[in-house]
Amino acid sequence: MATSTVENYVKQIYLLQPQAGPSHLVAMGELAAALAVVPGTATSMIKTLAEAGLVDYEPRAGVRLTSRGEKLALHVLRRHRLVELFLVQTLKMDWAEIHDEAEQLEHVISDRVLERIDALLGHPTVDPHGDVIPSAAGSMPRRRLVALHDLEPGTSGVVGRIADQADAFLQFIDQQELRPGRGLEVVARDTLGRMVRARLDHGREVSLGFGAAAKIEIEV
Amino acid sequence: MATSTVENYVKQIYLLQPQAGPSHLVAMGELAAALAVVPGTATSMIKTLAEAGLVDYEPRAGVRLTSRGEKLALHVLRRHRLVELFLVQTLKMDWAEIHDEAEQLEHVISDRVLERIDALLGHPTVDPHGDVIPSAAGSMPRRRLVALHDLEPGTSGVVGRIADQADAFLQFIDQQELRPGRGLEVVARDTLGRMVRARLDHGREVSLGFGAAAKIEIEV
DNA sequence: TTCAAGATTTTGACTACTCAAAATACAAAC
DNA sequence: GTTTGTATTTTGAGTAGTCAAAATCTTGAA
Ligand SMILES: [Mn+2]
Ligand SMILES: [Mn+2]
Ligand SMILES: [Mn+2]
Ligand SMILES: [Mn+2]
Repeated sequence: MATSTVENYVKQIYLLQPQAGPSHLVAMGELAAALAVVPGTATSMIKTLAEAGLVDYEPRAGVRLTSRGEKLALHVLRRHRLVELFLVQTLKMDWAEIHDEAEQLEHVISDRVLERIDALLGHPTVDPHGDVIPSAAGSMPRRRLVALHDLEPGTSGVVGRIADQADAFLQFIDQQELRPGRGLEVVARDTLGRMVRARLDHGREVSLGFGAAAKIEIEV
Repeated sequence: MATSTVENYVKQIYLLQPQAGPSHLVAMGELAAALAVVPGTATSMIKTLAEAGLVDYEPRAGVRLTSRGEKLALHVLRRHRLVELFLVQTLKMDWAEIHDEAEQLEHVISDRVLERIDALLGHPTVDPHGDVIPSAAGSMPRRRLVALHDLEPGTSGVVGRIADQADAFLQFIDQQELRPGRGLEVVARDTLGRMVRARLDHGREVSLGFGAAAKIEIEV
């Protein structure tokens, strides 16, 4: 069985490899920084993962997941995201505090427990941040989302995903009532002033600079 | 923060030290067997725990928890038992499969999550096996339970705890509808034949040999 | 009192991470 | 075509657990 460390490494490589494009290599420095270890640690650990057939390692170039590695990464991601949703939905936890909890729980949730949680939540497809939950089979449907600052006035849609998941930004989104699922219509867009204004589905209006709006992805 | 290993050791020492009586020492061999490690491993690990102030170690005699060690043990036990109840109650899992799940989960449940689960379950006092759940403050009320085979005919009570928690026995208890909470009245007791007969609160009657009845503890 | 059996501890070795610091490779600038 | 800066790898060392097997108690019989 894969240790927590191994699971964290493959999950992180998966998250760092760009969504589109042909299988691109993840640089060791980038991986080490994301996992908060020194580069030498990442190098030695990656050799172990390559040995185990979870990654392809090209010295001085980077790593890429093998199909076995990607399968494991998606399984960990499924556990992580279902747990996050469970914590918010069932245990009514604050959405800023769930990530760290899920970071630990993702390694000890058995398949039996996982499928129970999935059933309890009604087989959800996205987590509280709007990230897609991989299916038990390991497939992950791609969604068409557009950044809020790219929407023309008059366009309406639903908040689909919050791209910046730092505590402070999540707290801000909560304040502004812009959590995934919220419907909205863009009422103004000022490219020179670099800001957008949107009317939410319960009437309230919010103004955001392009910097913030870029991190809010909309399902049109 | 204590590692899973440390938590398992202190919890196991707690469970092995006899409920009543003055602080008795737990033998290394007994501890090693319960934790499924070789005796030498237990010895070296216990030295580490003694170093950390969690146990008092008397070479060639045994170990005893310090008050800090007991506090940690009770905290782990609270997590274990609340998780077990949660798995049965909320996730509708089979009570024979919950122990191993709880064995892992008990090490990664934060206090925040734990208190949420506690609230969701309505601040329960016993787990699915009838074991008392320590309070958040670390107190554990003692219950007065009598083994079923010691009850005189005519006595009635409620199943309080199943002392033998091996899978097979739990399955049997389930079959016989004798889970904790079930009311019953002893209708016959044969000391020579070494068996008892009880009428359950929904009418059904069951006969048990003293060997099995001894493992079913009743709240009179 | 002596001794053998059983329990316990010690020793030496191994796995899985991890870091600090030195060595090396690469690529871009001069 | 060097030089220099940055990323990466290597080396050496340490922590936490674990086992196999040898050494060492302790104790109850003989
Ligand atoms: Mn994790
Ligand atoms: Mn998420
Ligand atoms: Mn455990
Ligand atoms: Mn239990």
